[in-house]
Amino acid sequence: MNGDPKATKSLGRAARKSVPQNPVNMAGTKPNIKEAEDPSERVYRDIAKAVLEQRLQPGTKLGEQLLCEIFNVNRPVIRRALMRLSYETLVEIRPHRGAFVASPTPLDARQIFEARRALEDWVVRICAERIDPNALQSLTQHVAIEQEARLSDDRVRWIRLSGQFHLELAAATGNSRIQRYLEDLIAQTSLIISLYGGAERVACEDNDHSEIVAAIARADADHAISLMRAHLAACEAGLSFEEKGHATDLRAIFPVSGKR
Amino acid sequence: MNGDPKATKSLGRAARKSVPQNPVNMAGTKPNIKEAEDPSERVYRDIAKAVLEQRLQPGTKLGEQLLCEIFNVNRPVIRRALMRLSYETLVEIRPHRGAFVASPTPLDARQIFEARRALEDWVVRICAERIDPNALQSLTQHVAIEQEARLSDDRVRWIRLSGQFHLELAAATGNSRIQRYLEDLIAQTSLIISLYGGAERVACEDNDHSEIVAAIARADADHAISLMRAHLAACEAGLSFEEKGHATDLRAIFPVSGKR
DNA sequence: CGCCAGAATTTTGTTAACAATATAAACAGA
DNA sequence: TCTGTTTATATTGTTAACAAAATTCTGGCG
Repeated sequence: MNGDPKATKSLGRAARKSVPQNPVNMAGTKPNIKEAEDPSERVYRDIAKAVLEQRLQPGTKLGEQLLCEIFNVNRPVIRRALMRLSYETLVEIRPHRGAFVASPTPLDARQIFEARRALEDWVVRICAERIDPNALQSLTQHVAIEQEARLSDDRVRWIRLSGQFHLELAAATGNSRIQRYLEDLIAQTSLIISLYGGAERVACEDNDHSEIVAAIARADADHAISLMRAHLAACEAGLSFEEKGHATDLRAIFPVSGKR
Repeated sequence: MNGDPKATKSLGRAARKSVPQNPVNMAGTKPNIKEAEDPSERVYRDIAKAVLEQRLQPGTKLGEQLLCEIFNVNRPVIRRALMRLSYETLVEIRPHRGAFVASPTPLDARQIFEARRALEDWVVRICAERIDPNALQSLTQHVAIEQEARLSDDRVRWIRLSGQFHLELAAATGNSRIQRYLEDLIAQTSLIISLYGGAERVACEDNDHSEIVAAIARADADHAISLMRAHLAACEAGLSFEEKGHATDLRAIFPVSGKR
Protein backbone atom coordinates (compact mmCIF):
# COMPACT_ATOMS: atom_id res chain seq x y z
CA MET A 1 0.00 0.00 0.00
CA ASN A 2 1.42 3.30 -0.90
CA GLY A 3 -0.15 5.26 1.83
CA ASP A 4 -0.71 8.71 0.64
CA PRO A 5 -0.82 10.94 3.64
CA LYS A 6 -1.09 13.94 1.46
CA ALA A 7 -4.38 12.99 -0.11
CA THR A 8 -6.29 14.93 2.42
CA LYS A 9 -8.76 16.20 -0.08
CA SER A 10 -9.56 19.17 2.03
CA LEU A 11 -12.82 20.41 0.76
CA GLY A 12 -13.30 24.08 1.08
CA ARG A 13 -13.45 25.42 4.59
CA ALA A 14 -16.28 27.79 4.03
CA ALA A 15 -19.35 26.16 2.68
CA ARG A 16 -20.17 27.50 -0.70
CA LYS A 17 -23.28 29.56 -0.83
CA SER A 18 -24.19 28.68 -4.33
CA VAL A 19 -26.84 26.42 -2.95
CA PRO A 20 -28.43 27.99 0.07
CA GLN A 21 -30.06 24.80 1.15
CA ASN A 22 -26.88 22.91 1.65
CA PRO A 23 -27.37 19.89 3.87
CA VAL A 24 -24.16 20.38 5.70
CA ASN A 25 -22.88 17.22 7.21
CA MET A 26 -23.17 18.04 10.85
CA ALA A 27 -20.32 20.40 11.28
CA GLY A 28 -18.64 20.56 14.59
CA THR A 29 -17.32 17.08 14.98
CA LYS A 30 -14.67 15.77 12.74
CA PRO A 31 -15.86 16.75 9.32
CA ASN A 32 -16.49 13.40 7.82
CA ILE A 33 -14.49 14.05 4.76
CA LYS A 34 -16.14 12.64 1.76
CA GLU A 35 -12.88 10.93 1.09
CA ALA A 36 -13.87 11.00 -2.57
CA GLU A 37 -11.21 8.43 -3.11
CA ASP A 38 -10.34 7.68 -6.63
CA PRO A 39 -12.36 4.60 -7.52
CA SER A 40 -9.48 3.32 -9.58
CA GLU A 41 -7.58 2.99 -6.33
CA ARG A 42 -10.05 0.45 -5.10
CA VAL A 43 -9.97 -1.47 -8.35
CA TYR A 44 -6.21 -1.49 -8.30
CA ARG A 45 -6.11 -2.68 -4.72
CA ASP A 46 -8.65 -5.42 -5.25
CA ILE A 47 -6.90 -6.82 -8.29
CA ALA A 48 -3.49 -6.60 -6.68
CA LYS A 49 -4.86 -8.34 -3.63
CA ALA A 50 -6.32 -11.11 -5.73
CA VAL A 51 -2.96 -11.63 -7.38
CA LEU A 52 -1.22 -11.59 -4.06
CA GLU A 53 -3.55 -14.24 -2.69
CA GLN A 54 -3.07 -16.32 -5.81
CA ARG A 55 -6.71 -16.25 -6.77
CA LEU A 56 -5.91 -14.63 -10.10
CA GLN A 57 -3.68 -16.89 -12.10
CA PRO A 58 -1.04 -15.66 -14.50
CA GLY A 59 -2.23 -15.24 -18.04
CA THR A 60 -5.79 -14.46 -17.09
CA LYS A 61 -7.26 -11.89 -19.39
CA LEU A 62 -8.54 -8.76 -17.73
CA GLY A 63 -11.08 -7.38 -20.17
CA GLU A 64 -12.09 -3.82 -19.58
CA GLN A 65 -15.79 -4.28 -20.13
CA LEU A 66 -15.92 -7.26 -17.81
CA LEU A 67 -14.11 -5.36 -15.09
CA CYS A 68 -16.47 -2.43 -15.60
CA GLU A 69 -19.40 -4.64 -14.82
CA ILE A 70 -17.68 -6.29 -11.90
CA PHE A 71 -16.66 -3.08 -10.19
CA ASN A 72 -19.50 -0.90 -11.46
CA VAL A 73 -17.24 1.83 -12.72
CA ASN A 74 -16.47 3.37 -16.08
CA ARG A 75 -13.80 2.28 -18.40
CA PRO A 76 -11.31 5.07 -17.78
CA VAL A 77 -11.31 4.05 -14.14
CA ILE A 78 -10.50 0.48 -15.08
CA ARG A 79 -7.96 1.73 -17.51
CA ARG A 80 -6.14 3.73 -14.88
CA ALA A 81 -6.06 0.79 -12.53
CA LEU A 82 -4.70 -1.51 -15.23
CA MET A 83 -2.10 1.04 -16.17
CA ARG A 84 -0.90 1.28 -12.65
CA LEU A 85 -0.82 -2.49 -12.34
CA SER A 86 1.19 -2.68 -15.51
CA TYR A 87 3.64 -0.20 -14.13
CA GLU A 88 4.27 -2.60 -11.27
CA THR A 89 4.53 -5.41 -13.81
CA LEU A 90 1.64 -7.24 -12.23
CA VAL A 91 -0.25 -7.16 -15.49
CA GLU A 92 1.03 -6.98 -19.00
CA ILE A 93 -0.73 -4.69 -21.45
CA ARG A 94 -0.33 -5.69 -25.04
CA PRO A 95 -1.40 -2.97 -27.46
CA HIS A 96 -4.78 -3.54 -29.03
CA ARG A 97 -4.80 -6.91 -27.36
CA GLY A 98 -5.75 -6.24 -23.79
CA ALA A 99 -4.44 -6.65 -20.28
CA PHE A 100 -3.35 -9.98 -18.85
CA VAL A 101 -2.09 -11.04 -15.48
CA ALA A 102 1.66 -11.12 -15.88
CA SER A 103 3.50 -14.38 -16.39
CA PRO A 104 7.04 -13.99 -15.16
CA THR A 105 9.53 -16.10 -17.03
CA PRO A 106 12.01 -18.31 -15.20
CA LEU A 107 14.59 -15.63 -15.84
CA ASP A 108 12.31 -13.08 -14.24
CA ALA A 109 11.90 -15.39 -11.30
CA ARG A 110 15.61 -15.63 -10.82
CA GLN A 111 16.02 -11.88 -10.94
CA ILE A 112 13.15 -11.30 -8.58
CA PHE A 113 14.54 -13.64 -5.99
CA GLU A 114 17.95 -12.14 -6.42
CA ALA A 115 16.51 -8.67 -5.88
CA ARG A 116 14.66 -9.89 -2.84
CA ARG A 117 17.86 -11.25 -1.42
CA ALA A 118 19.60 -7.95 -2.01
CA LEU A 119 16.86 -5.92 -0.39
CA GLU A 120 15.92 -8.23 2.42
CA ASP A 121 19.49 -8.76 3.45
CA TRP A 122 19.64 -5.06 4.03
CA VAL A 123 16.24 -4.99 5.70
CA VAL A 124 17.12 -7.71 8.14
CA ARG A 125 20.44 -6.12 8.97
CA ILE A 126 18.85 -2.77 9.67
CA CYS A 127 16.15 -4.39 11.75
CA ALA A 128 18.70 -6.24 13.81
CA GLU A 129 20.77 -3.13 14.30
CA ARG A 130 18.04 -0.68 15.16
CA ILE A 131 14.69 -2.19 15.89
CA ASP A 132 11.88 -0.33 17.50
CA PRO A 133 10.51 -2.28 20.50
CA ASN A 134 7.02 -1.60 19.29
CA ALA A 135 7.82 -2.91 15.87
CA LEU A 136 9.40 -5.98 17.38
CA GLN A 137 6.31 -6.57 19.41
CA SER A 138 4.19 -6.20 16.31
CA LEU A 139 6.35 -8.66 14.43
CA THR A 140 6.13 -11.26 17.16
CA GLN A 141 2.41 -10.92 17.21
CA HIS A 142 2.26 -11.21 13.47
CA VAL A 143 4.15 -14.48 13.52
CA ALA A 144 1.69 -15.82 16.07
CA ILE A 145 -1.23 -14.89 13.86
CA GLU A 146 0.51 -16.54 10.96
CA GLN A 147 0.87 -19.77 12.83
CA GLU A 148 -2.74 -19.66 13.81
CA ALA A 149 -3.80 -19.19 10.20
CA ARG A 150 -1.63 -22.07 9.13
CA LEU A 151 -3.04 -24.39 11.75
CA SER A 152 -6.57 -23.45 10.85
CA ASP A 153 -5.92 -24.34 7.21
CA ASP A 154 -7.01 -20.95 5.98
CA ARG A 155 -4.82 -21.05 2.94
CA VAL A 156 -5.63 -17.66 1.44
CA ARG A 157 -5.20 -15.93 4.74
CA TRP A 158 -1.96 -17.73 5.34
CA ILE A 159 -0.54 -16.69 2.00
CA ARG A 160 -1.48 -13.12 2.62
CA LEU A 161 0.04 -13.08 6.06
CA SER A 162 3.14 -14.79 4.80
CA GLY A 163 3.87 -12.00 2.38
CA GLN A 164 2.82 -9.40 4.88
CA PHE A 165 5.47 -10.57 7.28
CA HIS A 166 8.20 -9.56 4.89
CA LEU A 167 6.48 -6.26 4.33
CA GLU A 168 6.25 -5.52 8.02
CA LEU A 169 9.91 -6.28 8.31
CA ALA A 170 10.60 -3.75 5.59
CA ALA A 171 8.27 -1.26 7.24
CA ALA A 172 10.21 -1.65 10.46
CA THR A 173 13.25 -0.16 8.79
CA GLY A 174 11.32 3.06 8.33
CA ASN A 175 12.38 3.35 4.71
CA SER A 176 9.25 3.71 2.62
CA ARG A 177 11.11 3.36 -0.67
CA ILE A 178 12.58 0.01 0.19
CA GLN A 179 9.19 -1.00 1.46
CA ARG A 180 7.56 -0.07 -1.80
CA TYR A 181 10.09 -1.96 -3.86
CA LEU A 182 9.66 -5.01 -1.70
CA GLU A 183 5.91 -4.81 -2.08
CA ASP A 184 6.45 -5.03 -5.78
CA LEU A 185 8.79 -7.97 -5.50
CA ILE A 186 6.57 -9.87 -3.11
CA ALA A 187 3.56 -9.48 -5.34
CA GLN A 188 5.55 -10.91 -8.19
CA THR A 189 6.73 -13.71 -6.00
CA SER A 190 3.09 -14.67 -5.66
CA LEU A 191 2.83 -14.86 -9.41
CA ILE A 192 5.95 -16.96 -9.59
CA ILE A 193 4.65 -19.40 -7.04
CA SER A 194 1.36 -19.56 -8.88
CA LEU A 195 3.24 -20.47 -12.03
CA TYR A 196 6.06 -22.63 -10.84
CA GLY A 197 5.11 -23.43 -7.29
CA GLY A 198 5.20 -26.98 -6.13
CA ALA A 199 2.48 -29.04 -4.56
CA GLU A 200 1.31 -26.95 -1.67
CA ARG A 201 2.25 -23.67 -3.31
CA VAL A 202 3.06 -21.82 -0.21
CA ALA A 203 5.27 -18.83 0.01
CA CYS A 204 7.04 -19.25 3.31
CA GLU A 205 7.41 -21.54 6.21
CA ASP A 206 6.27 -20.27 9.52
CA ASN A 207 9.16 -21.54 11.53
CA ASP A 208 11.57 -19.57 9.41
CA HIS A 209 9.74 -16.39 10.21
CA SER A 210 9.74 -16.91 13.92
CA GLU A 211 13.41 -17.76 13.92
CA ILE A 212 14.21 -14.63 11.99
CA VAL A 213 12.30 -12.55 14.46
CA ALA A 214 14.13 -14.23 17.31
CA ALA A 215 17.48 -13.45 15.76
CA ILE A 216 16.46 -9.84 15.25
CA ALA A 217 15.34 -9.62 18.85
CA ARG A 218 18.79 -10.79 19.87
CA ALA A 219 20.31 -8.14 17.61
CA ASP A 220 22.20 -10.93 15.91
CA ALA A 221 22.41 -9.41 12.47
CA ASP A 222 24.61 -12.02 10.87
CA HIS A 223 22.46 -14.87 12.00
CA ALA A 224 19.29 -13.12 10.97
CA ILE A 225 20.71 -12.50 7.54
CA SER A 226 21.75 -16.07 7.00
CA LEU A 227 18.34 -17.22 8.16
CA MET A 228 16.66 -14.92 5.68
CA ARG A 229 18.98 -16.07 2.93
CA ALA A 230 18.18 -19.68 3.67
CA HIS A 231 14.51 -18.86 3.86
CA LEU A 232 14.43 -17.27 0.44
CA ALA A 233 16.69 -19.93 -1.01
CA ALA A 234 14.35 -22.63 0.23
CA CYS A 235 11.43 -20.83 -1.32
CA GLU A 236 13.24 -20.52 -4.63
CA ALA A 237 14.45 -24.10 -4.52
CA GLY A 238 10.88 -25.26 -4.17
CA LEU A 239 10.07 -24.02 -7.66
CA SER A 240 9.92 -26.31 -10.64
CA PHE A 241 10.18 -24.64 -13.98
CA GLU A 242 9.02 -27.66 -15.93
CA GLU A 243 5.29 -27.55 -15.43
CA LYS A 244 4.57 -24.70 -17.74
CA GLY A 245 1.70 -26.33 -19.55
CA HIS A 246 -1.15 -24.31 -18.18
CA ALA A 247 -4.06 -23.63 -20.44
CA THR A 248 -3.92 -19.95 -19.90
CA ASP A 249 -0.36 -19.90 -21.07
CA LEU A 250 -1.23 -21.73 -24.25
CA ARG A 251 -3.92 -19.28 -25.11
CA ALA A 252 -1.59 -16.43 -24.51
CA ILE A 253 1.14 -17.95 -26.59
CA PHE A 254 -0.86 -19.07 -29.60
CA PRO A 255 -2.93 -16.18 -30.81
CA VAL A 256 -5.36 -17.81 -33.16
CA SER A 257 -4.42 -21.34 -34.01
CA GLY A 258 -7.48 -22.74 -32.40
CA LYS A 259 -10.86 -23.64 -33.63
CA ARG A 260 -12.93 -25.89 -31.60
CA MET B 1 2.43 29.12 -31.28
CA ASN B 2 -1.09 28.21 -31.97
CA GLY B 3 -1.18 24.74 -33.31
CA ASP B 4 -0.74 24.04 -36.91
CA PRO B 5 -3.76 22.45 -38.41
CA LYS B 6 -1.58 19.54 -39.29
CA ALA B 7 -0.91 16.16 -37.95
CA THR B 8 -3.21 15.97 -35.00
CA LYS B 9 -5.99 14.46 -36.95
CA SER B 10 -4.07 13.08 -39.85
CA LEU B 11 -2.86 10.01 -38.10
CA GLY B 12 0.27 9.26 -39.97
CA ARG B 13 0.17 5.54 -39.65
CA ALA B 14 0.35 3.75 -42.91
CA ALA B 15 -3.04 2.67 -44.05
CA ARG B 16 -3.50 -0.97 -43.43
CA LYS B 17 -4.25 -2.75 -46.65
CA SER B 18 -6.87 -5.35 -46.37
CA VAL B 19 -5.99 -6.27 -49.90
CA PRO B 20 -5.53 -9.97 -50.25
CA GLN B 21 -2.35 -9.14 -52.06
CA ASN B 22 -0.67 -9.34 -48.74
CA PRO B 23 -1.93 -12.56 -47.26
CA VAL B 24 0.79 -13.17 -44.76
CA ASN B 25 3.53 -10.72 -44.12
CA MET B 26 6.37 -13.08 -43.71
CA ALA B 27 8.74 -12.86 -40.87
CA GLY B 28 11.49 -11.93 -43.22
CA THR B 29 10.98 -8.20 -43.23
CA LYS B 30 9.50 -6.36 -40.34
CA PRO B 31 11.08 -2.97 -40.68
CA ASN B 32 7.82 -1.19 -41.28
CA ILE B 33 6.20 -2.13 -38.05
CA LYS B 34 6.68 1.38 -36.76
CA GLU B 35 6.15 0.07 -33.27
CA ALA B 36 3.13 2.35 -32.95
CA GLU B 37 4.67 3.76 -29.85
CA ASP B 38 2.39 5.35 -27.38
CA PRO B 39 2.89 9.12 -27.62
CA SER B 40 2.55 9.37 -23.86
CA GLU B 41 5.79 7.44 -23.69
CA ARG B 42 7.60 10.24 -25.40
CA VAL B 43 6.01 12.86 -23.16
CA TYR B 44 6.91 10.83 -20.12
CA ARG B 45 10.49 10.40 -21.26
CA ASP B 46 10.97 14.05 -22.12
CA ILE B 47 9.65 15.26 -18.79
CA ALA B 48 11.62 12.68 -16.86
CA LYS B 49 14.72 13.64 -18.77
CA ALA B 50 14.18 17.29 -18.00
CA VAL B 51 13.89 16.46 -14.32
CA LEU B 52 16.97 14.32 -14.46
CA GLU B 53 18.96 17.10 -16.05
CA GLN B 54 17.67 19.55 -13.47
CA ARG B 55 16.03 21.79 -16.00
CA LEU B 56 12.65 21.31 -14.37
CA GLN B 57 12.74 22.57 -10.84
CA PRO B 58 10.74 21.07 -8.01
CA GLY B 59 7.37 22.65 -7.47
CA THR B 60 6.90 23.62 -11.09
CA LYS B 61 3.31 23.29 -12.10
CA LEU B 62 2.69 21.00 -15.02
CA GLY B 63 -0.58 22.21 -16.44
CA GLU B 64 -2.31 19.82 -18.78
CA GLN B 65 -3.34 22.37 -21.35
CA LEU B 66 0.10 23.87 -21.50
CA LEU B 67 1.69 20.48 -21.98
CA CYS B 68 -0.85 19.70 -24.67
CA GLU B 69 0.30 22.70 -26.65
CA ILE B 70 3.96 21.97 -26.06
CA PHE B 71 3.84 18.36 -27.14
CA ASN B 72 0.98 18.67 -29.63
CA VAL B 73 -0.99 15.84 -28.14
CA ASN B 74 -4.36 15.45 -26.50
CA ARG B 75 -5.06 15.68 -22.84
CA PRO B 76 -5.46 11.98 -22.12
CA VAL B 77 -1.96 11.45 -23.45
CA ILE B 78 -0.61 14.09 -21.12
CA ARG B 79 -2.68 12.65 -18.34
CA ARG B 80 -1.21 9.19 -18.81
CA ALA B 81 2.30 10.55 -18.81
CA LEU B 82 1.67 12.51 -15.64
CA MET B 83 0.11 9.52 -13.99
CA ARG B 84 3.12 7.42 -14.76
CA LEU B 85 5.42 10.12 -13.49
CA SER B 86 3.41 10.21 -10.30
CA TYR B 87 3.90 6.48 -9.88
CA GLU B 88 7.60 7.10 -9.81
CA THR B 89 7.03 10.01 -7.43
CA LEU B 90 8.63 12.39 -9.86
CA VAL B 91 5.52 14.50 -9.89
CA GLU B 92 2.86 14.93 -7.29
CA ILE B 93 -0.75 15.02 -8.41
CA ARG B 94 -3.02 16.89 -6.07
CA PRO B 95 -6.69 16.28 -6.77
CA HIS B 96 -8.40 19.10 -8.62
CA ARG B 97 -5.24 21.05 -8.18
CA GLY B 98 -2.94 19.78 -10.84
CA ALA B 99 0.42 18.10 -11.25
CA PHE B 100 3.62 19.52 -9.84
CA VAL B 101 7.21 18.44 -10.03
CA ALA B 102 7.80 16.63 -6.78
CA SER B 103 9.59 18.31 -3.91
CA PRO B 104 11.18 15.64 -1.75
CA THR B 105 11.40 16.58 1.89
CA PRO B 106 14.63 16.27 3.82
CA LEU B 107 13.24 13.07 5.28
CA ASP B 108 12.63 11.79 1.78
CA ALA B 109 16.16 12.72 0.89
CA ARG B 110 17.53 10.73 3.78
CA GLN B 111 15.51 7.69 2.83
CA ILE B 112 16.44 7.95 -0.81
CA PHE B 113 20.12 8.07 -0.06
CA GLU B 114 19.73 5.22 2.39
CA ALA B 115 17.98 3.17 -0.26
CA ARG B 116 20.68 4.02 -2.75
CA ARG B 117 23.31 2.84 -0.33
CA ALA B 118 21.44 -0.42 0.18
CA LEU B 119 21.03 -1.07 -3.51
CA GLU B 120 24.35 0.19 -4.75
CA ASP B 121 26.29 -1.69 -2.14
CA TRP B 122 24.78 -4.81 -3.61
CA VAL B 123 25.33 -3.61 -7.17
CA VAL B 124 28.98 -2.89 -6.64
CA ARG B 125 29.55 -6.17 -4.87
CA ILE B 126 27.95 -8.14 -7.68
CA CYS B 127 29.88 -6.19 -10.25
CA ALA B 128 33.15 -6.87 -8.49
CA GLU B 129 32.36 -10.55 -8.14
CA ARG B 130 31.12 -11.26 -11.62
CA ILE B 131 31.78 -8.55 -14.14
CA ASP B 132 31.42 -9.03 -17.82
CA PRO B 133 34.57 -7.90 -19.65
CA ASN B 134 32.43 -6.10 -22.16
CA ALA B 135 30.52 -4.31 -19.45
CA LEU B 136 33.77 -3.34 -17.80
CA GLN B 137 35.02 -1.96 -21.05
CA SER B 138 31.82 -0.01 -21.46
CA LEU B 139 32.12 1.39 -17.97
CA THR B 140 35.68 2.50 -18.50
CA GLN B 141 34.67 4.23 -21.67
CA HIS B 142 31.76 5.89 -19.95
CA VAL B 143 34.00 7.35 -17.28
CA ALA B 144 36.22 8.77 -19.99
CA ILE B 145 33.26 10.44 -21.65
CA GLU B 146 32.19 11.81 -18.32
CA GLN B 147 35.54 13.41 -17.76
CA GLU B 148 35.45 14.92 -21.18
CA ALA B 149 32.02 16.41 -20.54
CA ARG B 150 33.19 17.82 -17.26
CA LEU B 151 36.23 19.43 -18.79
CA SER B 152 34.20 20.93 -21.57
CA ASP B 153 31.88 22.57 -19.03
CA ASP B 154 28.80 21.01 -20.54
CA ARG B 155 26.89 20.98 -17.32
CA VAL B 156 23.67 19.37 -18.49
CA ARG B 157 25.53 16.63 -20.27
CA TRP B 158 27.71 16.05 -17.29
CA ILE B 159 24.77 15.69 -14.96
CA ARG B 160 23.13 13.23 -17.26
CA LEU B 161 26.26 11.16 -17.65
CA SER B 162 26.87 11.23 -13.94
CA GLY B 163 23.57 9.58 -13.20
CA GLN B 164 23.95 7.26 -16.13
CA PHE B 165 27.13 5.87 -14.67
CA HIS B 166 25.28 4.48 -11.70
CA LEU B 167 22.65 3.08 -14.01
CA GLU B 168 25.21 1.33 -16.16
CA LEU B 169 26.69 -0.16 -13.07
CA ALA B 170 23.28 -1.52 -12.14
CA ALA B 171 22.75 -2.74 -15.66
CA ALA B 172 26.01 -4.63 -15.47
CA THR B 173 24.56 -6.81 -12.74
CA GLY B 174 22.01 -8.06 -15.22
CA ASN B 175 19.15 -7.55 -12.79
CA SER B 176 16.56 -5.41 -14.50
CA ARG B 177 14.51 -4.95 -11.34
CA ILE B 178 17.33 -3.49 -9.35
CA GLN B 179 18.11 -1.35 -12.34
CA ARG B 180 14.60 -0.02 -12.46
CA TYR B 181 14.53 0.79 -8.78
CA LEU B 182 17.82 2.58 -9.05
CA GLU B 183 16.55 4.59 -12.00
CA ASP B 184 13.79 5.77 -9.76
CA LEU B 185 16.14 6.67 -6.95
CA ILE B 186 18.60 8.46 -9.19
CA ALA B 187 15.87 10.58 -10.74
CA GLN B 188 14.80 11.62 -7.30
CA THR B 189 18.35 12.35 -6.36
CA SER B 190 18.32 14.91 -9.13
CA LEU B 191 15.32 16.54 -7.52
CA ILE B 192 17.03 16.53 -4.17
CA ILE B 193 20.11 18.17 -5.56
CA SER B 194 17.98 20.75 -7.32
CA LEU B 195 16.34 21.55 -4.01
CA TYR B 196 19.13 21.24 -1.50
CA GLY B 197 22.21 21.07 -3.67
CA GLY B 198 25.10 23.34 -2.91
CA ALA B 199 26.83 25.80 -5.11
CA GLU B 200 27.78 23.84 -8.13
CA ARG B 201 24.90 21.39 -7.76
CA VAL B 202 26.61 18.43 -9.19
CA ALA B 203 25.69 14.88 -8.58
CA CYS B 204 28.98 13.09 -8.51
CA GLU B 205 32.65 13.60 -8.75
CA ASP B 206 34.40 12.07 -11.64
CA ASN B 207 37.36 10.73 -9.80
CA ASP B 208 35.13 8.72 -7.54
CA HIS B 209 33.63 6.98 -10.52
CA SER B 210 36.92 6.06 -12.06
CA GLU B 211 38.23 4.73 -8.77
CA ILE B 212 35.16 2.58 -8.33
CA VAL B 213 35.62 1.14 -11.77
CA ALA B 214 39.23 0.44 -11.01
CA ALA B 215 38.32 -1.43 -7.83
CA ILE B 216 35.73 -3.45 -9.72
CA ALA B 217 38.28 -4.29 -12.36
CA ARG B 218 40.55 -5.60 -9.60
CA ALA B 219 37.62 -7.64 -8.27
CA ASP B 220 38.18 -5.92 -4.97
CA ALA B 221 34.61 -5.98 -3.74
CA ASP B 222 35.23 -4.60 -0.29
CA HIS B 223 37.18 -1.65 -1.55
CA ALA B 224 34.69 -0.94 -4.27
CA ILE B 225 31.89 -0.95 -1.74
CA SER B 226 33.62 1.41 0.63
CA LEU B 227 34.39 3.71 -2.28
CA MET B 228 30.77 3.74 -3.31
CA ARG B 229 29.66 4.36 0.24
CA ALA B 230 32.05 7.28 0.52
CA HIS B 231 30.92 8.57 -2.83
CA LEU B 232 27.26 8.60 -1.86
CA ALA B 233 28.03 9.94 1.59
CA ALA B 234 29.97 12.81 0.05
CA CYS B 235 27.07 13.56 -2.22
CA GLU B 236 24.65 13.54 0.68
CA ALA B 237 26.95 15.58 2.87
CA GLY B 238 27.03 18.25 0.19
CA LEU B 239 23.37 18.99 0.76
CA SER B 240 22.21 21.90 2.85
CA PHE B 241 18.71 21.72 4.14
CA GLU B 242 18.70 25.26 5.39
CA GLU B 243 18.23 27.24 2.25
CA LYS B 244 14.60 26.42 2.01
CA GLY B 245 13.33 29.97 1.85
CA HIS B 246 12.02 29.67 -1.66
CA ALA B 247 8.47 30.56 -2.34
CA THR B 248 7.82 27.34 -4.09
CA ASP B 249 8.87 25.42 -1.04
CA LEU B 250 6.45 27.22 1.19
CA ARG B 251 3.60 26.58 -1.15
CA ALA B 252 4.50 22.96 -1.36
CA ILE B 253 4.79 22.56 2.36
CA PHE B 254 1.43 24.05 3.22
CA PRO B 255 -1.01 22.13 1.09
CA VAL B 256 -4.00 24.30 1.78
CA SER B 257 -4.24 27.18 4.15
CA GLY B 258 -2.24 25.60 6.90
CA LYS B 259 -4.87 23.18 7.97
CA ARG B 260 -4.14 19.67 9.24
C1' DC C 1 -12.53 -33.51 -43.73
C1' DG C 2 -9.33 -29.96 -42.88
C1' DC C 3 -7.65 -25.36 -44.04
C1' DC C 4 -7.69 -20.71 -45.66
C1' DA C 5 -10.08 -16.35 -46.81
C1' DG C 6 -13.51 -12.82 -45.61
C1' DA C 7 -17.14 -10.50 -42.90
C1' DA C 8 -19.27 -9.59 -38.35
C1' DT C 9 -18.59 -8.85 -33.55
C1' DT C 10 -16.17 -7.71 -29.71
C1' DT C 11 -12.65 -4.95 -27.63
C1' DT C 12 -9.37 -1.51 -27.32
C1' DG C 13 -7.83 3.28 -28.20
C1' DT C 14 -9.05 8.04 -29.19
C1' DT C 15 -11.57 12.25 -29.50
C1' DA C 16 -14.81 15.52 -28.02
C1' DA C 17 -18.06 17.61 -25.02
C1' DC C 18 -19.76 18.19 -20.18
C1' DA C 19 -19.67 18.93 -15.14
C1' DA C 20 -17.32 19.99 -10.82
C1' DT C 21 -13.84 22.11 -8.33
C1' DA C 22 -10.20 25.36 -7.22
C1' DT C 23 -8.05 29.71 -8.31
C1' DA C 24 -8.32 34.57 -9.25
C1' DA C 25 -10.28 38.80 -9.44
C1' DA C 26 -13.62 42.22 -8.19
C1' DC C 27 -16.48 44.29 -4.76
C1' DA C 28 -18.69 45.64 -0.48
C1' DG C 29 -18.11 46.69 4.31
C1' DA C 30 -15.49 48.07 8.35
C1' DT D 1 -6.77 50.49 3.52
C1' DC D 2 -7.72 46.04 4.69
C1' DT D 3 -10.68 42.04 5.37
C1' DG D 4 -14.19 39.05 4.02
C1' DT D 5 -17.36 37.59 0.61
C1' DT D 6 -19.09 36.94 -4.06
C1' DT D 7 -18.65 36.33 -8.86
C1' DA D 8 -16.06 34.94 -12.84
C1' DT D 9 -12.51 32.29 -15.08
C1' DA D 10 -9.61 28.50 -15.82
C1' DT D 11 -8.30 23.92 -15.00
C1' DT D 12 -9.22 19.39 -13.67
C1' DG D 13 -12.10 15.19 -13.68
C1' DT D 14 -15.81 12.55 -15.75
C1' DT D 15 -18.96 10.83 -19.12
C1' DA D 16 -20.29 9.57 -23.60
C1' DA D 17 -19.77 8.67 -28.33
C1' DC D 18 -16.56 7.47 -32.23
C1' DA D 19 -12.86 4.97 -34.86
C1' DA D 20 -9.34 1.38 -35.37
C1' DA D 21 -7.69 -3.13 -34.47
C1' DA D 22 -8.08 -7.88 -33.38
C1' DT D 23 -10.48 -12.06 -32.33
C1' DT D 24 -14.30 -14.91 -33.65
C1' DC D 25 -17.53 -16.75 -36.66
C1' DT D 26 -19.04 -18.09 -41.22
C1' DG D 27 -18.40 -19.61 -45.87
C1' DG D 28 -15.69 -21.41 -49.64
C1' DC D 29 -11.91 -24.18 -51.40
C1' DG D 30 -8.35 -27.82 -51.66
